[in-house]
Amino acid sequence: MSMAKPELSTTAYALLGLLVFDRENPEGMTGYELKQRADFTLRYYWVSPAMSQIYTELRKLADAGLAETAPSDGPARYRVTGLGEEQLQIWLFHGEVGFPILKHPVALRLLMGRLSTPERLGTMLEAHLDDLAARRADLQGVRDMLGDEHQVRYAAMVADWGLAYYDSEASIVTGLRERLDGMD
Amino acid sequence: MSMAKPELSTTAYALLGLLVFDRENPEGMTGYELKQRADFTLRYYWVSPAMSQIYTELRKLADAGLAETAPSDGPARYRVTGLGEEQLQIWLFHGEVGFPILKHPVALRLLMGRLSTPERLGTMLEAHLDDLAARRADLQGVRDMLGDEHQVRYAAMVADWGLAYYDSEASIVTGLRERLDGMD
DNA sequence: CGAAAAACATTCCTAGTAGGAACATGACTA
DNA sequence: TAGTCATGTTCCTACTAGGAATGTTTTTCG
Repeated sequence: MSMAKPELSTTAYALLGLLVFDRENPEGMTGYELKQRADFTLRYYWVSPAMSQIYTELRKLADAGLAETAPSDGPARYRVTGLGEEQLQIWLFHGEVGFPILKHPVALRLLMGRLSTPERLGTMLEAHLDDLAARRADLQGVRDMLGDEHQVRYAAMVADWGLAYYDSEASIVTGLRERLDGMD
Repeated sequence: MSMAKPELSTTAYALLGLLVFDRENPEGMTGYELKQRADFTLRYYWVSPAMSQIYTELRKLADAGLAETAPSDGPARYRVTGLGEEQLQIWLFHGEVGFPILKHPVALRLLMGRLSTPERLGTMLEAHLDDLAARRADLQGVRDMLGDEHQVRYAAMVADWGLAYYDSEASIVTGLRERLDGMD
């Protein structure tokens, strides 16, 4: 019962949240399974932690009594504890929220290309169009799996936002957007 | 002239882009100044690198011949070279683009709160409303400084997106959104 | 069936990043 | 004229990204 207040990271709470999603399952989840879940959900709102990090965060959660590993001879399966559910709620409502971070390679290029001519910007978007389409397909897979609405919103945002920025250059962008839409 | 192809990072190119923005100024920029620029622009599309990183990236850019430091007795002032401008263009059009990353603390909480009742979600948004408003004010400063349209789009997106997700819970969210809009 | 491949599970490693403290130096200001 | 504030650069530490390495178990399929 050493309450040293180990200052859990946002990633730790995010993983705790994934355990809560799964709390109906008495078996609990292995780090490996958590990684897969994270790749499909957490990734779009926060990050999908490295495998190594998942295991260290799980150990921290267990040390803090927020998760426990069902005693078994096989792989370690973690599940959330009652304390863990409580603490997650406290964190949701009272934990500190930082500034949102967007790292958007295409948007960055749009910014950096500001001094170029509109034509060149159009060319750049062309060059990355396949990437944008690939991302969209990727997210479509998520949509199919989760059947949820928020992923779709995010997909649309990520894929369209860069283009929307150059709406004013309508003649260039409209064609690109049509091509992108045609890929749905 | 050792063309060892040092594989510059995205952050390096982003800084190079900032130097290009400033290329009218024959003085060049110090690392310190770049940090300030980054805080006001790069931050919203990529990251604002740590001061230490800025200086190391500048050294790498100089080593690669993409930037140079005007010989002077005072602080080191970097400016982009002709090669640097070329390379930036090449990177813009042909460099690899990664997956966009969004780390959104409020959105994460919305995701994690999915199992809660709508009322509790409303309470959570309430709790973070001041944060959202503060972010907005922050971005307003950017808008004033750059006089540009894209920052506004981003501000709106970041501030509203989490709320939009719960549009279906209209009775709860509408009030919050009005409060947020009232802060403009 | 038996070998090869794939999935599962965990640990380990390395370069890079965040985030700022520490340390200088001037410069303005009460 | 000491004190704080802006400039400019380096240093340090913990954490993170990203995946390689290493086993084990389960599927696949010739």
